[in-house]
Amino acid sequence: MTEELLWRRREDEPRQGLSPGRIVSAAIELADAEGLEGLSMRKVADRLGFTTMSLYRHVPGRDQLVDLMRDEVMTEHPADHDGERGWRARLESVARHAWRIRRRHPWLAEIRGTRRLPGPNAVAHYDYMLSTLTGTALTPSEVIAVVGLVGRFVDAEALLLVETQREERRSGVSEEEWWGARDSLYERLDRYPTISHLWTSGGWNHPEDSFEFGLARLLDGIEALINKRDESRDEMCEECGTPLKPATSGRPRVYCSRACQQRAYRKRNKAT
Amino acid sequence: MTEELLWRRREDEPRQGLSPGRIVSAAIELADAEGLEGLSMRKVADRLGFTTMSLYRHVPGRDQLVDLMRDEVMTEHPADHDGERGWRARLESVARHAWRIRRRHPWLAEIRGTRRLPGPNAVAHYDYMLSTLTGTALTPSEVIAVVGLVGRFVDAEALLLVETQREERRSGVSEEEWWGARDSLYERLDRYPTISHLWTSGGWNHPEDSFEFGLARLLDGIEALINKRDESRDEMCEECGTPLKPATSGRPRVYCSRACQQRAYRKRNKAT
DNA sequence: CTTTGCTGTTTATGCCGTACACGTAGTAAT
DNA sequence: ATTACTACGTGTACGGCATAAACAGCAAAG
Repeated sequence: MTEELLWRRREDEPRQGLSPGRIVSAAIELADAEGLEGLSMRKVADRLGFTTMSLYRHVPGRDQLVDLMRDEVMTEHPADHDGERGWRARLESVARHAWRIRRRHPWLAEIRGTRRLPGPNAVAHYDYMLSTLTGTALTPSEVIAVVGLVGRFVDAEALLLVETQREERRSGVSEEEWWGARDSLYERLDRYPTISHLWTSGGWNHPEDSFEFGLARLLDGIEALINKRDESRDEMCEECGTPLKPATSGRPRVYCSRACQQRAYRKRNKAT
Repeated sequence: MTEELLWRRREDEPRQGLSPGRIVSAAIELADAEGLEGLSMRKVADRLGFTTMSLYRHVPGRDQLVDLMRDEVMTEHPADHDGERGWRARLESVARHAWRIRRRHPWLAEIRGTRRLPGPNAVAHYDYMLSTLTGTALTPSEVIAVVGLVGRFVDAEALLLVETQREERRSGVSEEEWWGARDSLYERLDRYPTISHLWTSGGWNHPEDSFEFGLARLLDGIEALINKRDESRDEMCEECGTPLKPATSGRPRVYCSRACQQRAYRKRNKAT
């Protein structure tokens, strides 16, 4: 039932009264301001001037409303295929795009559960992220793993950010002030040698930008894998994947044996 | 008030009746079984055979109970300083240790908020993680950033795991079955070229182990940074940090100028 | 004119955390 | 022995949450 809502066109907005679109918009505004925890059916209904239960005529329930919100917010597409500047630039650019969306709508990172069904825009984003790694020597499952890793990284950083911000706003006390006021911790600091050493050498004075730092490390790590795959790319048999003794001279070998060459030939013919 | 509870010794367990220790134990059992969402003061009290409100005589509230639970679970210390096998082996080993704890107590990764005050064991863990990177050429703020990054990575992976497991247990349907039954998605797959390409090439048949894959990439990325720092280590002035022309012969220079050498000398004397 | 379907409302159920007032027992001070 | 004080457990109550079920108004269709 939510599936239809997710995939259907948005033309049919009635002139007045409630509609899925209006409910989703109000809910997004609310979640932007108060977070996903602060999003309740009552508040959404109040904001629209209707009773709580009226929402259920248009949206199956709270969870599905969140699904709709997520897809709505993903409308902004990533910058169209930034040329061919290489996988690293492309992957970095989609990661930054995801980061930008999450800064505008912090509750995105708060959505929990692995079985929420994605809407067209969410799938498009996923597809685009995967596409940044085509052309690299990564295996399909590695491409998927990389994209999952980067996605979870962005969510984790967004979660960290939204929580510090929310707590600062709610209490009016900045993060540094709050931790500075936890005297009891500092009194016992001598029991923790590394922390106190880093403390005295000013490690907390100018902290790294958490997102930038993590993204750089992550991309470096992915690059290391891709380089490794690239090196051994021509040393693998294209058919069975086993290592391959390179030809000592002339045209480099592609198959490890006559048998594999033949298997590949048959497969090529079957495909057409 | 919770601070005292967190840091005080655990000797004073009364023979009968309630106590913080018993409440925390019951709460941990409950959260292990039902997750952090399923943890409620009522259920903890029922499990112990008391009324809900009786808990509040020993524990300030739900949030603080969770703080106590976290520290209790962190009692298991990481394997004592596994020799000196290099930072990479040490960091990997603490990451795996954190991962092991989170597999036993998945709700650890569900704890939200940046201002929860850590107990002695949590601080000890943090200190130990930081200590794995001493001796590397990383700056203090980089050490802190690396540890934060790895910590958030472990939490993100644990969160993913606990959610899939919980949803499988609750519905009795495995993750693959569930996604397999979302036909409507597969019908529209042709709109998404990369996904369908990866699908047909079997990228989802044998997925990578998410934790292992991510940890390897992360460590590679960190290694890249450390190598870079190592290279330029001797090319920095120890006092002011600016690049340093290496001596053409003989003992390598440490300071960029006579002024910096003198500043460092005075600082050394003041310290003692 | 009645039936049907869409929309919004009302009422009620069962969770949750926790504030507050109360009882009851043990202990120390008068 | 009486008093006062403290620690501990209980019962009731409030406001918040999601949502099930019955109901009311209105339009188009039969």
